[in-house]
Amino acid sequence: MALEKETEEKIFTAAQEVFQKKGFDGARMQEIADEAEINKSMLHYYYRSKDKLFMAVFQAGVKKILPKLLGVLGSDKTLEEKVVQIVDFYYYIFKVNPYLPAFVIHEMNMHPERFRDFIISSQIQIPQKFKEQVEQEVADGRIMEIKPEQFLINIVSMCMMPVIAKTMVQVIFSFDEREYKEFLKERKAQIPELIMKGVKP
Amino acid sequence: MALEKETEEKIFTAAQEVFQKKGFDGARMQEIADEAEINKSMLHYYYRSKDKLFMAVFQAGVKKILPKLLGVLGSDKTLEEKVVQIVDFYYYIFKVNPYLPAFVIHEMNMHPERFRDFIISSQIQIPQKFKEQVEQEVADGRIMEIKPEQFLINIVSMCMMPVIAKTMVQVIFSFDEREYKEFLKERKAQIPELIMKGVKP
DNA sequence: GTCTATATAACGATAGAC
DNA sequence: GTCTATCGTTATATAGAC
Repeated sequence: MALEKETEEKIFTAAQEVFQKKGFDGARMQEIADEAEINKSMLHYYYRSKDKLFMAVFQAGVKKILPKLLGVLGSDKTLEEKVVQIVDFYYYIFKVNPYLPAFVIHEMNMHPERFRDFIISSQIQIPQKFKEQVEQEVADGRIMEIKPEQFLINIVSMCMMPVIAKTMVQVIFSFDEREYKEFLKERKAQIPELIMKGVKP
Repeated sequence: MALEKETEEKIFTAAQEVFQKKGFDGARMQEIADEAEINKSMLHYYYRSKDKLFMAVFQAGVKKILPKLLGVLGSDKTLEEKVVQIVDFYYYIFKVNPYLPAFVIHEMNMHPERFRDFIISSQIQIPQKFKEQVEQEVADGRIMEIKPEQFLINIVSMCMMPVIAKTMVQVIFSFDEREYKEFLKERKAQIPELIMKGVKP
C-alpha cells in the first residue's frame, strides 16, 4: 500500500532512537511504537519480534561505521592523512549519531556470539594495504616499532573514549554541555599531532 | 545472627557479578539469588529493592576506581611517573575486575542524573596539584600547550578503550583470547611512551 | 532470618475484526 | 495494513508461616 514503506521507515527510525539510547534490555516495544506514532502491533507485523527489529538496527549501525573506516584505511593516502581522515570521520559520526558508538560497543559485549557471524560474513577486516603501510614506515625508520593494530586502536581510543564516557567526563571535570563540546573540539585538533608524535622513533 | 553478615556479603558479591556482566536492565533478581545460592526473598530482606541493591554495587564500583586514581594524580611524583602509575592501576583493575569499567560507564550514560549527586557528594574532583603540575610543564616548555584534562583523558582513553570494546577488537582483528591478552600486554608497555612523546613540544 | 506462596504489574506477542 | 482486546509469561515485590 501507499503507506507501507513510510510506516516501516517510521518504525525503523523510532527503533534506532530507542535502542541506541536505552540498549536492547532497556528498550520497550511500546516506547518504540509511541516514538513512531503507530500502534504497537505494527512493530510485530513488520518485524515479527523485538529481536529481529533490534538486529536490523544494530546491523545498520555497524554498517554506518566500519565500511567507511576500512575504506579510509585502504586508500592511497599517507599515514598522516589517514589519521586526520579517521578523526574527521569519527567526529562526523558523533555529530549525526551521538549514541551509536556506545550502543554498538555495549551490545557487542552483551552478546558477543550473536554478532561474530554477522561481522565475519560482512567481510569486515583490516585492509592489507594499511598493514603494509605501517610496516613500511617502521622498516624505513620513520616511526617506532609498532603493530598496525595498535596504531589503529590508538586513534580510535583517543576519539571515542571521551564520547562513550561522556557523563563521566562531564561530571569529574564539572563540564556543562557547552564546555564538554568545547573539550571535544579542542581534542579533535590535537589528536593527529599526539598520535604522530607519539610514534616518532 | 551468625550468618547475617555472611548472607549479606554473598548477596552483594553475587549482585556485583550479575550487574557488572549484564547491566541493570539485563540483570535478574532470580539470577543474583541463584549466584548467591540463597532464596530470592533474601535479596529484598537485605536490600529492599533491585534499585537499592544496584546502587550499592554501582557506588562500590566507582569507589574502587576514582579515589585511587585521584590519589595518584595528587601525589608528589613526576608527570612521567604518574603516567606509568595510572596505566599500572588501570591494568590492575582490568585484571581483578574486567567488567567494571564498561559497567560504570554504561550505567552512568543510562542514568546521568542518578549519579551526579553521588559523585559530587563524594568530593570527587581532579587534584589542583595535578593541574598545576601540567601547567608548569607547559610553562617551562617541557611539553606542548595542553590542558591537564586533555592529558588525563589521553591516558585513560589509551588504557580503557580496547578493554571496553573488547569484543570489537577481538572480532575485527580475529584475536582469540590469548592474542587479545597479548595485545593488551603489548599496549601496556607502549602507552607511557606514546603519551609522553605525543606531548613533546 | 529463611522459606513458600502469591500478589501485582509489565512485557512481548498474537488473534481476530475491520 | 491497521486497530482493539487479550493471551501467556516473566519480572519485582510482598505476605505470612516457621
